[in-house]
Amino acid sequence: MTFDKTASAGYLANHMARLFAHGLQQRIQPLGLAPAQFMTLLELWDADGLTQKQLRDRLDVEQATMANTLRRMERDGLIVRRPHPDDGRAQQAWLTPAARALRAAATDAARDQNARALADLTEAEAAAFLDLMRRVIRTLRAAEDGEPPPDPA
Amino acid sequence: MTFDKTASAGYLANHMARLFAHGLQQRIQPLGLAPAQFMTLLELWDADGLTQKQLRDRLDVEQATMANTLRRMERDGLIVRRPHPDDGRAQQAWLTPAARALRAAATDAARDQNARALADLTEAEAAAFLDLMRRVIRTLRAAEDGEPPPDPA
DNA sequence: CAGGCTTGGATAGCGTGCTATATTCATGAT
DNA sequence: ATCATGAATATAGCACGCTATCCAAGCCTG
Repeated sequence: MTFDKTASAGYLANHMARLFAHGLQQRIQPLGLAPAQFMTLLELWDADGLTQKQLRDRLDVEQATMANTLRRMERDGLIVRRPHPDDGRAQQAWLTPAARALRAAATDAARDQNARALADLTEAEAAAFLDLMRRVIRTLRAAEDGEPPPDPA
Repeated sequence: MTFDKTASAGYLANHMARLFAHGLQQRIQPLGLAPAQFMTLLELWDADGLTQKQLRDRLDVEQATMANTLRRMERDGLIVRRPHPDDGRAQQAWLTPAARALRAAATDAARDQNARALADLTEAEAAAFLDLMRRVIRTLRAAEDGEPPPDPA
């Protein structure tokens, strides 16, 4: 019945992610960016003109979340959305020059944040850490589309 | 300038935490609990009658976040708040019988979620993973109260 | 004791995640 | 051609994190 939160992977993951997000937010706020906008820009910097569907597949967020993030990015002048030439339902998101100009500064900020977070780990530990996170993510994703959570009866 | 998100600790931490939270939410929703409420209950199950300040120190969230979570918990009949006997500014949060009754089912759900997430890791890997997360958290917390984020000039 | 600083808490406002629902367009079968 | 189904997006409503502000109570110092 006792439950030690410092031995709970989920608790630690939540706490760690909050600290990462806070650090990143502090660094990219001067650029006029928010964390989810940065995450989305990472995709668009590599492949401009993606649809909402393509973005949410790449970022693994729900459709409504992606729609809201894109709306804020359009509001903030980071993207424009134009109708998809071949599909009247879809839109493509195109970067504005302002958004393209932020790439170097924003990725530097993120790299810096990552470096600080892992500063106390050796190279081998950091590599192992990334690998463990990727494996846990894969496991959790598989559990989501596979088995629905078991009835706790 | 290129930035591989699958090699970014912050990106992976965010993704992993979302998957953990989603899994937990699915499991405790039938109990009428939300993740932050569960996290708060973990403290109160151990030490009933804590103040908002004590809770936020233990959980490392901002004061406003804790205030809102407690308001929802009171609304949902999980706690009652009564004035602190020695300090007219403070209140103590006391568990209702309903909240006490949820302890076993909720901690089982969380343990189950953790077990699934780590199912593909060996015992040694899981232990190392928890340890790495604790170390990264410690580093990030130190960076927060220590140096403000450097000017990206 | 008065005035000012500190501390506990509440509230407003926003970003980001979610679920659930509605809308619109595409497509395939009759 | 029509009609049903499915796919892409939008919207409402909520939880939970944050910052910034405000209020009230404690406390300390002159």
